[in-house]
Amino acid sequence: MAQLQKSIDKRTALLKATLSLMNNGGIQGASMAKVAKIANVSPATIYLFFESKQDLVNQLYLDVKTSFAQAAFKEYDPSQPVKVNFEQIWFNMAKFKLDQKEEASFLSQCDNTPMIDEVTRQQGLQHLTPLFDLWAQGIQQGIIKNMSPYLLYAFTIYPMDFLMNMNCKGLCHLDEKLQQKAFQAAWDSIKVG
Amino acid sequence: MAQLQKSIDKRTALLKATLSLMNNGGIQGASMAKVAKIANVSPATIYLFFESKQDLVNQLYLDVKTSFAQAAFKEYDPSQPVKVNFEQIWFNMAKFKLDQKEEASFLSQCDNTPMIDEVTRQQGLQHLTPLFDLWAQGIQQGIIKNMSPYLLYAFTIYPMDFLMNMNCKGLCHLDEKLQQKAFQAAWDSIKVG
DNA sequence: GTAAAATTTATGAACGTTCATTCTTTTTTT
DNA sequence: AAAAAAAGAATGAACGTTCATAAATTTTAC
Repeated sequence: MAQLQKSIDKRTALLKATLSLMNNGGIQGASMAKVAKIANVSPATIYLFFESKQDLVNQLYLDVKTSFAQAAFKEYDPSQPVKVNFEQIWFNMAKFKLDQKEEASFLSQCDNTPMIDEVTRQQGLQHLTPLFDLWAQGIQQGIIKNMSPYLLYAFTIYPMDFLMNMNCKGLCHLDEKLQQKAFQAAWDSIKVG
Repeated sequence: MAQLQKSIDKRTALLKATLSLMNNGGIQGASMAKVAKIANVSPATIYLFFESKQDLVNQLYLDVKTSFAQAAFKEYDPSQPVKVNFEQIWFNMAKFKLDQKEEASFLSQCDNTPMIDEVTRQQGLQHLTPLFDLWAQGIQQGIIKNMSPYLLYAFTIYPMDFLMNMNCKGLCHLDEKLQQKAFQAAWDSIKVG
């Protein structure tokens, strides 16, 4: 039992090391040797948990995406009106991206480069289906413009990645007030009327 | 004179090779050996034009960003109203991203990863100052919400990168009609009233 | 105008490193 | 003592870069 826990801890340490290294120097900055050293493990040990570097990165992507989705849909209450739910999810996502900067910036790095398998990327996307369902509901109720989820995502969620990146670089301070303005912009872009 | 042209051609071929390789496999996919082979040149020759791989990528970034800016501000007429100009610029950018897919996807890759020097990135950003000026004008006239350029960019320009990526993957067909919808969303997110 | 010399331009091979991965051995656990 | 887990050293391949030379071009000399 303690053995299992030690395994889990090692896997976690490896993922965390990869995350940190990739944020600083991209995928080329995360060599297996460095990952192993930071996780206090031999390079060979990585291969007890991951079958290749690609597999390591893919699994990290899925893990992070999963925890992002969990954060996004926290306190999500389907009985509430569409806009309330959307606002809840939007601010949940914003909070995640601000609190877990490394995770968020890793995801945005992955989503714009050909370093994740297309299959894995699709798997990650599926965690967001509740949001897509919510949008469909909003469209049906005539509250949200009749647009493809791609457009809705592009104009409400994706902009957060840019703001988060600017925030990380110290170019744009994402305080409460700015978040409110940003949400207003997001909502205005897709609301009807 | 013909010698100078040959030099320019070689430089161009090297940049083009790098662009193509990086789009397929990221920066790790663009090894100097492969770049040289595709440009029909010896690896050593690259170093007659670029002092390092980093320099090669930086110069490519600046070159592409420059031609993007040129496309963006084509037929830009400062005597026209703010919204007309903004619409012109927006569709110019959309056209560039659709016509020059490799260039566009390279830029979006660079803007989300730590592979370009921060200095170089700032240089690239400066090409967009006419747009920032236009926004300032719009805010002054009470047409555009009083927001930082970062927010305005995040909700009007940045979403295009996402749509372009989806379009490239065949997941979202960016025809005339969808472009119109997208522009409407962009404008709605920042317009006053 | 032409041939030799000088200079520029480009090369392919080779450099030392570092890479992802594997293999053999040692340590730890059962 | 047997089995499982982890280690470190070693693998060949690939990396970015350099270097001594070869090809191509320009300059010089007649």
